[in-house]
Amino acid sequence: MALAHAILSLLIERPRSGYDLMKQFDGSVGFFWRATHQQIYRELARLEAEGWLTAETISQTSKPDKKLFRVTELGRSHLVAWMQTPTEPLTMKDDLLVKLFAGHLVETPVLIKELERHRVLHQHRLADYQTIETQFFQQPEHLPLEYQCRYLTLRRGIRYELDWLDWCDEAIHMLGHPASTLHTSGLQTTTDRIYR
Amino acid sequence: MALAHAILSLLIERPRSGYDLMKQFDGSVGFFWRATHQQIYRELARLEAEGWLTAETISQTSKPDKKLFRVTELGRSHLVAWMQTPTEPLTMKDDLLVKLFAGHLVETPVLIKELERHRVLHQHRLADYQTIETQFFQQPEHLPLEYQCRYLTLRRGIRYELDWLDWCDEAIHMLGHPASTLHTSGLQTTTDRIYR
DNA sequence: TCGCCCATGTAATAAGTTACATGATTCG
DNA sequence: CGAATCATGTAACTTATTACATGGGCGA
Repeated sequence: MALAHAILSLLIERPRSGYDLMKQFDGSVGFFWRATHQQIYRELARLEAEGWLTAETISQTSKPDKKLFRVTELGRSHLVAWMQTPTEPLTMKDDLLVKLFAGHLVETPVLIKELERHRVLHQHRLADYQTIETQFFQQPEHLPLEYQCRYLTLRRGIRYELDWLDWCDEAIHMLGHPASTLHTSGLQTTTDRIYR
Repeated sequence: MALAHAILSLLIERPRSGYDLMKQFDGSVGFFWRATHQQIYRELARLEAEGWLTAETISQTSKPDKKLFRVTELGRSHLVAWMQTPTEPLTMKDDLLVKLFAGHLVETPVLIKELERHRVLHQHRLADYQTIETQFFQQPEHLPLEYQCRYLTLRRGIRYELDWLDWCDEAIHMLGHPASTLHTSGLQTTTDRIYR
């Protein structure tokens, strides 16, 4: 239940409403965790019921009421305990690679077009992250630990997008320059079955 | 339902049993899709019921019987149709980055130890993928399209692991060399609230 | 006035995880 | 003799997605 922990780590920073959390997941922490508002409200209700959070209703003029959530001592200790136990890297799932895997079933331009579309998406995300980097983290070595940690998560996002961009270029280039038919025979049998 | 499509693309290559599929997801295609055997058997039953697959029971001596699955024309056309529609990049989720985000709540060595553990995991995966690369793909430009596509998925895996390794090094280095307290004041207020 | 922002939820379905369950063969 | 491989599944539970639902304020 790592969504719970992602929520806790945002709420420990500052009390927020479900709506605030939603925007965070959709924005600045979106490169390492995502959640829809439905998930968030359900999880908040659960965490409150378990006593990991407390809620306070705030009346607002010219805006709907909102519920501000705070992490309790119990919630905090659960988060810290989780942080001290090892966890495994995520099992990744990527539609685009599934499509490529069976890529010979469609026309090559279809693949290239989709690769280019993804390239643009990654480019936009990268630009967003780099804006944050230059705005808030000019001298990351001189920041206190708390912000160095934040910076490192941002760095992960930046690297991730850069890496996708490079790979998209590599793929578009390879598919755009059809194979010469020189050496197709010998290798065909060696890769005839899938490698293990 | 992209698990269905991942299964279809493996079965189009060659008829396989649920057990075969399980090994593939656990091995060579594991860097872009994963599934447990329970998921696979359930999905196979569903796809068979929908007429996207046909099953043939194979009796074996000194081994349990197995069911070989083949993709039907209907299944193939569904896969191709899916491949021609755009899909979005995965919404990533990473425990390690959640831990880092709230990293100031635990002792720095706890973070470094976990980073080093992940570093080793990524290093092993990278080694596996690179073995495949040198064994099967010495001259990828000269392969027919089908194997170029496979190669590109492998390249994605290699890049991904390399990128993680580099980032782990960056993070371990930063956390291992505590901040000098020179410029902590001014920046603290600018990053006081989370960036958007 | 049309659509977006704020703000919260329920309900149904799909997908993924964990636990339980069996049983022969083969290799060290 | 014990562990791993081959081979298949069911059941219960947790997570995630999609659709449905409401309603005022505010700016173009």
